[in-house]
Amino acid sequence: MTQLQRRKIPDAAIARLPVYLQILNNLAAANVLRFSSDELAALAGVNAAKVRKDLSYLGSYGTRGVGYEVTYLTHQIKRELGLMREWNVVVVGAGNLGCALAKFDGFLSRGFPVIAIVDNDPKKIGRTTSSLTVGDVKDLKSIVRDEKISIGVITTSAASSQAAADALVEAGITSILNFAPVVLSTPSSVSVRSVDLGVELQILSYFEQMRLETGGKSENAPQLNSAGAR
Amino acid sequence: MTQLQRRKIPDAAIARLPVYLQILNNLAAANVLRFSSDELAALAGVNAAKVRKDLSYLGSYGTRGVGYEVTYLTHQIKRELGLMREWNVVVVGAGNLGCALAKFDGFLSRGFPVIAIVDNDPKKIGRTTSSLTVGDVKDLKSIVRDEKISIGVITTSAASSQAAADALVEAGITSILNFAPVVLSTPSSVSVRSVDLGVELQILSYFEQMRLETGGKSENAPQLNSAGAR
DNA sequence: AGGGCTTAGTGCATTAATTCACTAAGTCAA
DNA sequence: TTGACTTAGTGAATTAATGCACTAAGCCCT
Repeated sequence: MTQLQRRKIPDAAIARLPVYLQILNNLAAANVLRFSSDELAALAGVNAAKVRKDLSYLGSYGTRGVGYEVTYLTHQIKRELGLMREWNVVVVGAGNLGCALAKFDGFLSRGFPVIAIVDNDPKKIGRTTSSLTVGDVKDLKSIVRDEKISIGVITTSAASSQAAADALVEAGITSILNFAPVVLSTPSSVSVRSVDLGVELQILSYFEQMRLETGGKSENAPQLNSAGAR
Repeated sequence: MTQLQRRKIPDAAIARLPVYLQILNNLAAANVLRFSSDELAALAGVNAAKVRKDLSYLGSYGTRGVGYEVTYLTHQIKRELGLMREWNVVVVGAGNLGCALAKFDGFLSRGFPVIAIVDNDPKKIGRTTSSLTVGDVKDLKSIVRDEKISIGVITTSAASSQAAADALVEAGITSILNFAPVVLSTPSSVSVRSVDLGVELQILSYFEQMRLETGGKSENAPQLNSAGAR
């Protein structure tokens, strides 16, 4: 393999790496030094061969007969995912969800500090929520530039979400996490991941319905989301 | 095909049906009566053949040369997903995210009213948030029974999430939406979907990193999450 | 030093998902 | 009524993902 080019990791594997990483953090906290693919597989709820294959995309970082080192592999996964640094985040939409996410510990603790929050509603602009003052979406461009923001999170209403996306793109953002139940249209150079909480419940509804109809005999497919961004 | 048995719809297709449904709602709101697979494909950002195949799993509800009827197909998708009725929801964990979700319009409007919210922290129990009083997680069983709750949403800390899941299962819940960054262990008869917001950002981070390394030349795979629940 | 044991890495078969490209079935205009 | 046109439905090819089962390496005990 030519050295320079980055390995092409399958989307499905990319989506699992953060899960492995989370588990490695827990192992480290429990002072575990080493683990085998079997152990990680059990903790992640997947097949051991899949763990080995996923990790092999990073390189050959295990030791046969022994396993993988927690700290070393943690480092490698973080490197691959681009987590050796922090990525600043701006939240667009200062409603319930937006404010909750701005305070949300799970962003900061994983290296994604929410640096700014903006809205287009004059009634919300200027309010303060957890040490952040709601800015004007019109100022997005300068905020993104001045605060070196890399990722935009859209928590507006469905109706405003496309405008929010347009504003983010215009401001130079190339990674968007969208919570509005809308398929955004953006240039192909921008990565978009959409989390539609309604969709999640509707999928559960399908299986619940199934269970009622079949009297609970239905088997459950494994839950796995693929990576990839549009 | 024997009539009684429910069609087996691929996970990937199940995950797309709610997206189509959302778009159909928008079309209906715009007084559109009919649409072709090409049109829906464009709106959903997918391939037209995929749309036709996905819809064909529901039955043969289109008309060749014409397309599909918005209201009729809406009905069929809702029937298939089990959305002809409401499913009551309980939120476990009355922190920022839990309270925001309890108020969140996107749940109620899609047929998933949040009927109760519980916590294990005495300081939070008894507080009121948007017409709901925080209950005690110890009372989960009776709450689930009395309020006919079908779905549990976990918004606790990572540390408490497994206990929350156990409590939900113990209370008879068979569908769980988990926001804690933990791989829950539950009986196989329970459907679990996990939404880890940190993971979503970490996936974006990967592509952002990639873009930096390759000078923006990287192509983007389409974002698609499969259904399925564990 | 050697043999048995453990476990990573991987080629290959299998399964799932996607997409192509064709066929069937309808509309509409003349 | 016929022929041109549109579009759903689907068999089959392709691509992606998974998981088995084997091989290669390293450790440890005697």
